[in-house]
This record gives sequence, structure tokens and C-alpha cells, in this order.
Amino acid sequence: MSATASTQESWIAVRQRLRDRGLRWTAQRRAVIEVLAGTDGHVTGAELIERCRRVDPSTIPSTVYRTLDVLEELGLVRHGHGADGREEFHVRPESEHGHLYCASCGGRWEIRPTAARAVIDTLQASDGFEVDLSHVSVVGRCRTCALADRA
Amino acid sequence: MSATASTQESWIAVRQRLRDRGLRWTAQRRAVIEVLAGTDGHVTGAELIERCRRVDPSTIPSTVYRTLDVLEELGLVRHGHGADGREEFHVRPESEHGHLYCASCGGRWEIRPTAARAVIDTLQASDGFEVDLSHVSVVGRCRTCALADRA
DNA sequence: ACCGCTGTTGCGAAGTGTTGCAGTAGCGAG
DNA sequence: CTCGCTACTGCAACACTTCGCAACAGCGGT
Repeated sequence: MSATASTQESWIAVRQRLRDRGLRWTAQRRAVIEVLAGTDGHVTGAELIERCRRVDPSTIPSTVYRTLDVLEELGLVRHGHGADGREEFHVRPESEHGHLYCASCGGRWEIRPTAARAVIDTLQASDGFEVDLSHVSVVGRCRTCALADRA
Repeated sequence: MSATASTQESWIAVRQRLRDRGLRWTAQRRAVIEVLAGTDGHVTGAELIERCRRVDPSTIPSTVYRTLDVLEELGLVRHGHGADGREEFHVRPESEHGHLYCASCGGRWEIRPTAARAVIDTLQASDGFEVDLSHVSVVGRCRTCALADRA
């Protein structure tokens, strides 16, 4: 298990959050949320659909994607793009963060807050651009692969 | 017209570059290269296929994508991912560069060399990560949209 | 408990990109 | 000029994601 007690609460509150916005609490949304509540880290749309199907085999992809849109508006998930440009959802981001993807080994790391800050400030200063950190994906080679390559 | 004389040459040399690698010069590849030679900046896979079809209506998508893979290996094109994660090809990158995408207005800018340098150095220092600049896409809000929002 | 408004769902189709396979054809050798 | 090796092509099927639309169903009000 990976979800903590406090986490569970925030998911339970989703129903109210939805209602407050005039949105609805449906069986399909409950299913998606249930799956997300048991998820830490990242999921692609396809993975999520797969997991939902295990809970309810009649899950329809478009419904899942639309539910994700809604949950993103509520701030419960965030999406970015992986190394291949495919959509990736970050569950319950305690803090926004960008990602590094190694093209060689396929590994992934979060960009450290200090480095992230520096990147944001750099682009802010250079172009007045406000970076959406949760959406940043940088591809390249990790230290290990870079060293291996030079050998 | 956008291709310069020197540019044309580099495209003509492609045939030899291919042969030197034991690869082949085919009508389909010539078509793709012809289209690319008349292109500056960025194209998505779909756009490129569309343009190729105007030259040769029998163009097959998978062939175009596979040709792009080959050309990328030769260093003639580079690909990254746009704000929506869709593939984008940079033609003849005189210099590698990353991109900024404004989520509000849909605009796109290249990251200035100095800013790029700073970003690369930051991640190098922080994680020993070697950034593939041509593959960097940052989403956020441009100066104009950011100011408009605050108003 | 029932009604009606309107947010949601299911479904089918389309857009984009990838993959496996069998047949085709470039190109170097003889 | 012909032959053979093998890279390349065309095709068809598949994977992921989005969109439009008609039918359905929450949920607040009565």
C-alpha cells in the first residue's frame, strides 16, 4: 500500500469539491479516483485505463481521460509529457516538479527544487516567461550513462 | 523560397552520406528530403506527410516516419515535442535550441543561447545530467499573457 | 417521491504515430 | 549486364488520445 491516511481524506473530499462546482459524483469517477488513490507517482493514461479495467472491466477510455481533465482542474492531478511525448499524470503532487529522462537507460528523476528554481528564474529573467514546472520534461543522458558512453 | 544555396548543397550530399553508411537512396527518401529542403523551422510529422503527398500523392506515412528516423541519425533533422506532446521536427538545426510554449496564446519561442546555457549548466551541476537541448520543451505563459492575466 | 436541468457517459470515428511482415528494389561484386 | 544480399517499401493492424452526439442520470428544488 502506498496511500497515507491524510491522502485518503483528500480523496474522500473530492465528492464535495465536485458538488461545490456543480459537477457530479458518478460511479465512473469514483472508479478512477479509487485507482488514483492507490497510486503514487506517475501514470500514463493507458496505464490508468488498464488499472480501472481491473476494477470495472466496462471502463471506457474517453471517460477516463475526461475524468482526468476534471481532476486536473481540481488540482488533484497534474500532467506532463514523458520522454516520448506521451501524456503522464502526476498524482497528488505535494509539490510541483519537473522531470529528467535519460534517453539511454530510460530512467527518470525529479528535478531538485534548487535546480528547478534556477531554471525558472533563468527563463523568467531572459524572456519574462512563467514556467509551468509540472509540465517540464528534459531529455538527455543521466550521469551514469554519460560516463559509460565516454568510456 | 527559404532554402539557401549552401543549404541545398548539404541536402545534395545526403545521397552520399546514406551510401557511405550502407543505406539506400530511394525515390521515397528523395521526396521527403526535397520537401524538407524547402522547409525552414519546424514541422510536425502530419504536416510533413501532407506536404509530401502534394509532391507524391502515394506517400505512405510509415515510410515518412521511418525516413525521418534515418535523417535524424544523420543529424539532418532533430525532433522534440510540442506543448501537446506531439512530435515536431526541427529542420537543419544550425544550432540546437529548446523551445518555450505559451499555454495561453499558443505562441512559441526559441530559448536564447545564454538562457539555454544556464539551464544546461544548472542541471549538469545539480545531477550530472547532460541535457539534449534540441529536445527541451517548456510550457508556461509568455510575458504578454502573464501580464494580461494579472490585470 | 418526482421533475427537470444540465453535466456525464458510451460509442463510434478520426487523427497521429508505431510495428510486423512479405515482397521489392538499390547497389556492389563478379 | 546480371546476380544476390539485404535495406526499404507498402500495407494492414494496432495503440493512444480526442471529439461529437444522442441517450442517460445526478442532484437540487418542489
